[in-house]
Amino acid sequence: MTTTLPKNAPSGLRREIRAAAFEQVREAHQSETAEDYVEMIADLIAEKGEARVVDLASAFGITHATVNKTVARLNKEGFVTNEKYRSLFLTPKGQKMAEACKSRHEIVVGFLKSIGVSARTAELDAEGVEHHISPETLKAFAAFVKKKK
Amino acid sequence: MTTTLPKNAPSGLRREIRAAAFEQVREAHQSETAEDYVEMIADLIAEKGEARVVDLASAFGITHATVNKTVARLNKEGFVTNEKYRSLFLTPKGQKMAEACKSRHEIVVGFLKSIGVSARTAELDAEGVEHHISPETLKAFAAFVKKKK
DNA sequence: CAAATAATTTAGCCAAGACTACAATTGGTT
DNA sequence: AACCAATTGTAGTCTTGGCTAAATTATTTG
Repeated sequence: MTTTLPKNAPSGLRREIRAAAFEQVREAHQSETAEDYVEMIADLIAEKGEARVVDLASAFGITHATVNKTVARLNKEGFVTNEKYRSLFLTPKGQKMAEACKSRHEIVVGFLKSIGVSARTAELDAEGVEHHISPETLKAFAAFVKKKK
Repeated sequence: MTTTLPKNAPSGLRREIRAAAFEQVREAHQSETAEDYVEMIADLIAEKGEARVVDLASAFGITHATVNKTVARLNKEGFVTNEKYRSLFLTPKGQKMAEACKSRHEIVVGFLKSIGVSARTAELDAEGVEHHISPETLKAFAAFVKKKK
């Protein structure tokens, strides 16, 4: 009974596209943590002069143990350098990623505000949304904001 | 050196908002799987008359073993009913969730298309984005599309 | 109807990301 | 210099969501 009832082809096609979509979502989830960390580390360095484990933990609302584990992974992946008991730094690779994330984040926030979303909600939603936006959509966001002003 | 250099207050505030944002993202991730599954099950039932483990696996692009494990959890959480070796059904609770997801999904896709994103990319991105959109932003999306036509 | 094929279930593995509890180090104060 | 508080690190646990491999059940077909 698996191959019967082909009925409406368009829906079948839509489901094919979706299979790709779910893969895209899983990929995004993998880079998400790295992106959030490097962006936050860059922010902290810019604002307070250094990024410490404790600051990251409080910024993300998680424990320092979790931060520590994740930082170890990011170090292994070449985004972050860390000496024991010292504050954290980004590698050039990490810095580049942080800049791209920051710019994307700002575009998303600006776009949401431009369609009437409150500043606070724009910030809240952008944090989740930004990781799932393709270059094409990002371009459309930027173009919309630009055209509007 | 943690409490020195308060320099720019706005950024500090922005970071406070973000702590809430990350919590929101983590919450969204928890419901994400359930939402994807009930929506897909509803779709399959609507289109093919039944939803089988194999269909879900191929639709999501994962193995049937993973589907099975997840379905067991969704059953425990009251979204799905499943008898051994038989196809899957949604509980009323699951159906309600599926409808809400479907409607939200359509709003997001429609919105993306309305700002010039291609149909395919709109579908691809919506799958990731839809789980991270607050009611306020969803409302803004819907209002925008409505106003435009 | 018996055998082959397909679908489902189960078991066991892994990594990520959360936690608690405890150990070690640093840095500032007395 | 020594102590104490804060910070950082480590160990071990849990859940989720992937996987492979093997066992079981259903279905189709010769």
